[in-house]
Amino acid sequence: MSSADTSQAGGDRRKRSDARRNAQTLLDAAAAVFARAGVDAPVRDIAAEAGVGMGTVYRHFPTRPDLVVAVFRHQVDALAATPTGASGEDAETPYDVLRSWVARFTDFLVTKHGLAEALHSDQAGFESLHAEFVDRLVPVLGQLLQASVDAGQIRADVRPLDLMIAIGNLCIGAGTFPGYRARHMVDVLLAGLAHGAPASTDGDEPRARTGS
Amino acid sequence: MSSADTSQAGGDRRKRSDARRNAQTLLDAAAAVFARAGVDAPVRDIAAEAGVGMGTVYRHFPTRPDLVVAVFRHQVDALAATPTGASGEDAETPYDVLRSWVARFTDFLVTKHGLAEALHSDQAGFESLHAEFVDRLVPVLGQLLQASVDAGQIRADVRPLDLMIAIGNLCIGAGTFPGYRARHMVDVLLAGLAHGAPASTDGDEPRARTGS
Amino acid sequence: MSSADTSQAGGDRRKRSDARRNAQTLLDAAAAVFARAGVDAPVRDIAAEAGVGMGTVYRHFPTRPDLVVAVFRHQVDALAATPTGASGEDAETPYDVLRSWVARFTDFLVTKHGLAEALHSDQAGFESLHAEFVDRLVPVLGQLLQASVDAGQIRADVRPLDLMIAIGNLCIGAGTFPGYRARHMVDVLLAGLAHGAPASTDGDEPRARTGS
Amino acid sequence: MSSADTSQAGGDRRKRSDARRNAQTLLDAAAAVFARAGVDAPVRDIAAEAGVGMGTVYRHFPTRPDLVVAVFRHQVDALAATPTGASGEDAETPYDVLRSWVARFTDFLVTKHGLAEALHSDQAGFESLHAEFVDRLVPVLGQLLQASVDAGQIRADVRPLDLMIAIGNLCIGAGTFPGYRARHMVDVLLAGLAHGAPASTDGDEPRARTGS
DNA sequence: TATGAATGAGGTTTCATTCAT
DNA sequence: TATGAATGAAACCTCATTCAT
Repeated sequence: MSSADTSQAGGDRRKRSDARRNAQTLLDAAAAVFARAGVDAPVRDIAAEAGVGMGTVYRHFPTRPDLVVAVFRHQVDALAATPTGASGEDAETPYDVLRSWVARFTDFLVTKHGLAEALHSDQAGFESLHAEFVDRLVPVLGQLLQASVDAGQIRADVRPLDLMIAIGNLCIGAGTFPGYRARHMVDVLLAGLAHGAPASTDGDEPRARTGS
Repeated sequence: MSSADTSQAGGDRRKRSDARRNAQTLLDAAAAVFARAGVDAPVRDIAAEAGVGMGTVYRHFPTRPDLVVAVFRHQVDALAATPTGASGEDAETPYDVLRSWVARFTDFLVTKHGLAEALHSDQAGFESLHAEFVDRLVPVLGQLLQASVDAGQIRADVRPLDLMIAIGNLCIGAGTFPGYRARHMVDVLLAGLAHGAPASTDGDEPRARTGS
Repeated sequence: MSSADTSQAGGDRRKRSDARRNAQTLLDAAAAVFARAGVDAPVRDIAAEAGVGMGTVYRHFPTRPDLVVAVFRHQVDALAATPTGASGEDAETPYDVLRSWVARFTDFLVTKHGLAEALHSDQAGFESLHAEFVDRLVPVLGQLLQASVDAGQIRADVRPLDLMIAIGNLCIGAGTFPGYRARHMVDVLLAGLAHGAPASTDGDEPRARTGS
Repeated sequence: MSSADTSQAGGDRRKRSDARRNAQTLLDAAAAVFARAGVDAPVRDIAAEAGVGMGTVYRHFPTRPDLVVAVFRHQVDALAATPTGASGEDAETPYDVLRSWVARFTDFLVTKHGLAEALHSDQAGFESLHAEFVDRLVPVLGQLLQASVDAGQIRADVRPLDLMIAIGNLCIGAGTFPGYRARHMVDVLLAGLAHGAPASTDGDEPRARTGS
């Protein structure tokens, strides 16, 4: 059947969409397996999860880093795509927006078990994964931070990269350690950000401060 | 027969010191290699680092978990040994003591690259490593936290285990990511702890407030 | 989707014959190596003998016992498949049939050097090899023995298991010890069986001849 | 103490006796371990069994074959030392003497589990063990056989080497296979020997033949 | 001389990756 | 194009053997 398709001009296009669907299937499968067994999981497992042969994995992602980066780029895209002040609610303070974005970032990391851990793999090719995160998300986070700083709602001595890594780190083990409450600790961290905010002169509620 | 006796008992005593030195060399080497290449580093590398044969590693630490646990127990011992309020300086508030202990914990983790990461290995046998940390350090941290809570210096909704894991996590990548300032983020986290202390109504210095 | 279906099912069928041939090659190679170097021969040697990589051995036979059992099961099948009184010559006495089967069993063991030895390996997994022989061949031998006993041609105090092991044992070293004539000794053993046959009075006393 | 001894002439002799006792201890230990775990048993186990260091094993038996041969030579000595017609009871026929010697041989092999198996090891150095058995025992067995043949009590077509190996083989697994009765099968083999004795002219009871 | 710690070769097994089908 | 069998490098671990004490 495949050969018949190939003989036609249109077959090519039909194949393409098939292949694309297949790539997506692979990304999902890889994400699932990475979450379950870490980024070093046997390729065979990923192929099995996707219900394809190992050769297919290699066809779509020639090297393992290619696959890994693809898996996470896919997910980073979703986060970076988010317009900074997305919701557009003007009642929100910059700090609120920051908190909201961080919450979504945290949810993301906590949900995709293994993702946070993966960011620290020193396997070959993971620099690119890293670059991905840094290049895409740090700017977003940078804007959010700056806005809050400008509003006098948070301290100014925390750099976007620091915060991004810190949040990522706090999410490690969220699904592994029974008692560990990653989200709660991220909250505490954000509270620490707010605390010591230059302008919290007259009151201590660091996260409130509506009037800029 | 007398000669036999001598050799049996004497041999025991004669060799011990050498063997012990060797075990220590191995622990150091393993710590270094774990830091450099993670806890899954080839045993061969550890042996090479220590300048001994692989067999020697196995003689001293029959299974890999044995070695790993030994490496970290050694280091945990040092931390747990610290008397809670050790320094005895009565000018310090509970929060000061907490900060000081956390700083030392942080220094420790940051210094021993790889240690923090190791705490998250899901390799067989690492449960014991975990238990080690939890069993030994969580109680210490628990006391420090409670004292600060009792002094009204920090919020009461953070559990010792949460904090320990969070600190450990924040230290991950300290030596790997060029720009990441782990110690700084731990500071922020502690600030977040202090912030929201029940009733720091009239001033923001979180560590003062004696009266509740 | 249709293409996916095809690849899934069709791939299965296309490769089978190759894989099967390979498995057979492995069995032969393993038999040869076991014969030459015993059942503990390095897997590497077996792979080399078969002209395949080591991984291939493990693909087909995940554990060593799997391979060993397969090698010998293959051979046992041939023996057990033999209909007891197969040849169907009705001129044969039960003892003749017994002798004939034993001769074939002996030939088999003697030919496949190392097989007899293998039956005594105490390596893990060889219980199954054992069971294989016992379960498959002892019943056959039991029938042959009983028939001869019933015909009064052999003594009744030898159990099938005894005989099977004894024959197997006598074949050990057949290919190793220059001067040892295993077949001859099996003959002597069978003569011993016949000897002392109660009272094959009227006929074909194989070699008993009670009344001189 | 040892150095003091060495300085004297007599010390040498005292040492010698110690060493000899030690060697004997080693032989016993090795025999026990070989029986328990086969001739490939770890040297360490033998040293442990003997209660000495591994170095001591190597001092007395520089190579493994040296030890193995020594262990069994020791035991072969006992068998070969037996005067052929030892007991000198004149009521016994040559066949009786043969049977009696074989029984002792069998007992020996059956008792020392692993010995029979060891004779078939193809490990380096075991040729010597073999030579040992062949050189020492085959002549003895040859005499016994010849006497029985001369007396017309057994067939003449079984060579001493054949018989020795056959008996040895029949003893394999005596301690391993639950149901296997090695002694019984040796009996059957001997019966086979007697049966068909060419010269059993006037009586067929092969073991009777009183008048030599 | 006896000890047992150290060595390191060698066997086992697992996967990443290639490639015939 | 997809498959999964085959490959072989690399890690593990176990002793036989050496040698400092």
